[in-house]
Amino acid sequence: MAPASPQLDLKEAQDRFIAIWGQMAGAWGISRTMAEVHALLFISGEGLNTDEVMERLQISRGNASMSLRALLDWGIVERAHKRGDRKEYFVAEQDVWAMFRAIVRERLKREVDPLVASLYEIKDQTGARSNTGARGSNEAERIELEKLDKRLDEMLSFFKTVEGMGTRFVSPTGRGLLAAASLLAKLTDSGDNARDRALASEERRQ
Amino acid sequence: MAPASPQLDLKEAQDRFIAIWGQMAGAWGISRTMAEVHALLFISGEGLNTDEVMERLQISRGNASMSLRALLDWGIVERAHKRGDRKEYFVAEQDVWAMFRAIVRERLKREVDPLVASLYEIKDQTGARSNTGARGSNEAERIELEKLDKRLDEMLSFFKTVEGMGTRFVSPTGRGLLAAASLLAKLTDSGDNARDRALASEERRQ
DNA sequence: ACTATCTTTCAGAAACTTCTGAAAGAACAC
DNA sequence: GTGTTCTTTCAGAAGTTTCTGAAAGATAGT
Repeated sequence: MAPASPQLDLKEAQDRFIAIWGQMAGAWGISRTMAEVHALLFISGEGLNTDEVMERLQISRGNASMSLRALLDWGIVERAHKRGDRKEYFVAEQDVWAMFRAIVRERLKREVDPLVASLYEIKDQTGARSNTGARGSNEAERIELEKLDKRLDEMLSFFKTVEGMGTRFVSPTGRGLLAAASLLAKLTDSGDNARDRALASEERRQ
Repeated sequence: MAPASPQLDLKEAQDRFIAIWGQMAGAWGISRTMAEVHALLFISGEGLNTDEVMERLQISRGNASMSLRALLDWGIVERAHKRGDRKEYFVAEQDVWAMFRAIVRERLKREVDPLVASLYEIKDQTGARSNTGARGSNEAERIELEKLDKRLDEMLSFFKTVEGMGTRFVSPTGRGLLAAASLLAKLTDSGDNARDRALASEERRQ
């Protein structure tokens, strides 16, 4: 009578989810605990206060406080209040796509933007143009500098494309990403004129 | 006479690039040194051997060896040999888009695939169906289990879409990503019938 | 203004990751 | 088969990140 795959009760299932979400932390560029706190809020679907989070995940008050704050900064968790209760409650964004948009927005800001800025800076300070400046710029070095400049350009054009895509996906209207995803899926399917059909149906949805 | 933005010579410019690429390491889910080794190989554009890497980045032999191996595993660096030289040389993928495809491919495999598998597993073991099993499944718990099941479904559909997009981008033909990126840029531009023009020009390019 | 309740901060502790360098392991030449 | 050259491995050292818990800081009720 023992079932082939052991049945989990609610708490066990939630714990499993929290654990695997915690393992993904690295992928999102956040700490494990922060991901676990987010997972807990997401999967319970209701607002929890600091003590409930501490209790459920067995973490210290300081850790809970810092993790919750960081999640607020990322914009994927919001504060909430219950009347007649002075505690703060925290609620996770429930729409998975909205959550993903917030993450992309934040990572563009934190990672891609500074990178692009730095690449431009190097390009400026290298200047493959009429570079007959003070330093003994011999022929061999000039050629190498030009190659470097070319590589920087390729890199820049790549990241600017990424940033452009990202910004559109993340746009205030918010309809970009899901539509684009399914459109792309159809567009890149091989053969026939799937493209036309995909386009037409997308047009209609406007 | 001092220039407003100080000019960099080749080595200085490369070092700057290596440093900022190293800072991005976290974003790609690799260690700083590994990113620096990759940056060095990418920016010098030619094959370097272990000793050259050690010397240039001032790292130990063990570290160089391990980092190079990891880069090979990621598929963004290849082995090369020079005739009359027993040393191994390492060359970085020079096409930025190809490099990015390799990274996406690897991260899908390492992060998204296992996540999707785990989510399915939890769903299986929770089974919102005729769940009148051994455990005292009271009404309240059943309702909560159903909510959990719904959230898992949303998450799954999200990641399956991501994986679908990713797999297409990464496809053997390789033409997917750049085309899709520019197409999308046009498609999501506001107003008019940019969509038709984008589509037409993409069609032509086939 | 005092007290009770809740939140944030931060110095040091614990846990984890990355790096080193010496030793073992391959591959090749002779 | 021996010596030479290059590569990989791995135990412990160094460095980095994350966590704790107690103390300081807010906020609100009386």
